[in-house]
Amino acid sequence: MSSTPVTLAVVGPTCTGKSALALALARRLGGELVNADALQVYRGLDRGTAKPDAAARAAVPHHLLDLLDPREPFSAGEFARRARIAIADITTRGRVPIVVGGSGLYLRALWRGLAPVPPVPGEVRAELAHRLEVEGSAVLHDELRRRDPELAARLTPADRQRVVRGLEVLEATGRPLSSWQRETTPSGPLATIVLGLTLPRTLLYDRIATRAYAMLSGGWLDEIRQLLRDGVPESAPAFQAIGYRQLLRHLRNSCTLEQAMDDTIRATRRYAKRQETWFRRERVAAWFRSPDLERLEHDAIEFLLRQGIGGH
RNA sequence: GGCGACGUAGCCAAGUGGUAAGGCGAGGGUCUGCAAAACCCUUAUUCGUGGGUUCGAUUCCCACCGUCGCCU
Repeated sequence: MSSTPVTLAVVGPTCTGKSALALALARRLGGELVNADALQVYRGLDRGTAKPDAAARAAVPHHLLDLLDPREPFSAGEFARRARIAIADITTRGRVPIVVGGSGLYLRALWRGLAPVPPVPGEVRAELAHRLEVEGSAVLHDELRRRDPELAARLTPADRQRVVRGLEVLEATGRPLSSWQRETTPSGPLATIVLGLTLPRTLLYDRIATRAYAMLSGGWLDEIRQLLRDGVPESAPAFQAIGYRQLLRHLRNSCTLEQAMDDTIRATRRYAKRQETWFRRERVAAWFRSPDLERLEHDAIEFLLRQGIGGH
């Protein structure tokens, strides 16, 4: 075994087999998994998020799953905070932390840190949400151009989410976000070996479609009905998850099931493509592309041995 | 066989005698606390084919091919 504690990470687009590989590696190396998926942190969202099942969770400890009620908001910063704690804890116990997930910003927040902006009060956010609605993002962008020209220059007026965030920070802290960003410090030199998973685009798209229907026959709709019955409003943060949004429309009778599934599959493909773009520039130690778990595991282990990890 | 309509990008589709909207899909990219989010860019040297008229045709005319509909 290597003497310095390492952290592993398995990243890549959705539906490439990250969870399965991470589980296999954890068993092999005495590791524990740390979820880095923005939606798997929600309780009750299982089917559609491809959350590891009971068997997997019994076999290996999984951290950062089922943290929140679907109504609660979550964020990259909150994720990074919790992930750091989980990783430290796992390392302390002499085990190997394996971060698994495809939420790029979360991973970046964990590794490179975020601007140390204090939390923006709810009233400020509500105020700006309202202004966005009545004034439109172009007007807000104009204001941002005056108050934080550096940030405004990087954003399109149409990019309401970021324009609003820029103004929120200004309102809440009196300082431009671009200025806060200069104070970003990496969250500590955790030696992380990042394994990237990917698949040929056409194969990936096939798998996405197949999985979507498997989720459906696995009781996806019932799960959503249950959430609604539990009082989760359609506007809940968790319900912006791909598939949930579309299926909710169907349950509301706004479209056929087939239409909802088509939309879901298309949205997932787009998501996978965006992830591909994101991870392409993330410093990944090695890429593995195989639809076969055995093969992935074999290749990954071999690679890690060459890195001096997990050898005997 | 006759009559009529239509034939524009991978798909749907608008259009004008002066040199091709838009949507979908696809591809590429951006990303500092909603990220499974929010955005940006690209995607027909060419309008079924061949002629003709015209300074100029995708647009008008003729023929042919194809599709659809109606009739026989």
